[in-house]
Amino acid sequence: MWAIGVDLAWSPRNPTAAVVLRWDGDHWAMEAWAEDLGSDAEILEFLAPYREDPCVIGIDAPLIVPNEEGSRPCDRWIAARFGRYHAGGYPVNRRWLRSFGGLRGEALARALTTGGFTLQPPLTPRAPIRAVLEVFPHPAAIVLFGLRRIIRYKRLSRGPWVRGLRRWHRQLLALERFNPPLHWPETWRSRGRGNLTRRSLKAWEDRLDAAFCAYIAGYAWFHGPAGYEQIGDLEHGYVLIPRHPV
DNA sequence: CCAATGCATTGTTACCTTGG
DNA sequence: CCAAGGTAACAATGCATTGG
Repeated sequence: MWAIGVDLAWSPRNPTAAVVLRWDGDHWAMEAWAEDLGSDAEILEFLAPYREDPCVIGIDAPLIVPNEEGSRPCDRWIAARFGRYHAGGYPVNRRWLRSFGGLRGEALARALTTGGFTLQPPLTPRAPIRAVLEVFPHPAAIVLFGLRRIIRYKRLSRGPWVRGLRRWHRQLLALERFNPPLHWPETWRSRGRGNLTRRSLKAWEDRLDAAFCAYIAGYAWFHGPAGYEQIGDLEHGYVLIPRHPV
């Protein structure tokens, strides 16, 4: 079983990151990653070795956007529930997304469903499914880590950015002790030091986000419906948020 | 109580600084 | 001097908080 996370850029001109986790019987292990994917074709090529196998893919991008303008119900619900943690999302609609050159999430999801994937979140724990899910890291972090407020680590000025990323990194390392555990490779454990250019900070951020998306997808697969909450539906758009199984 | 502000999201654009 | 890299401001929408 594979669990894959994709931190999808809105435009193919900006880099997309992806992380592949392998199920090793009692934990997830890092199999592969990329942080500079461009076009949809490039992303699908990176996924090619895995997407014929049982596989759950978590994508940080709107996959189902039926509304031409305004916002999706699930985005409003997310904002209502997680707004006080500052984890409200950015409301999306087709017109707005199109202005950036296309509905990428939808296109990617369609390519995958054409290849046999479903958008339906896992109904049974640890069943060998092939599913692609919309995930949203910030609310997921609030729930999984019990935060009172999101960790800000995106697009800040340099100092706060580095601090935020280090904190986010340290937080994610704790997944090692979660159920199921995520085993980090040694190269992922070292905290950013030395020549942290804007480019390398962005790459680090994208990598961490993709890894978290992969874990969220793998978490939903492992626990089944007890381990996630589906906000919204397949018709109007939904977001999958993990929850602690009771 | 209502209006204004702030914050969440990403990409583009204009402008500034730095390096070679 | 030009290229490249960095930064600030803007765009659209909704919720939470704050001020009057």
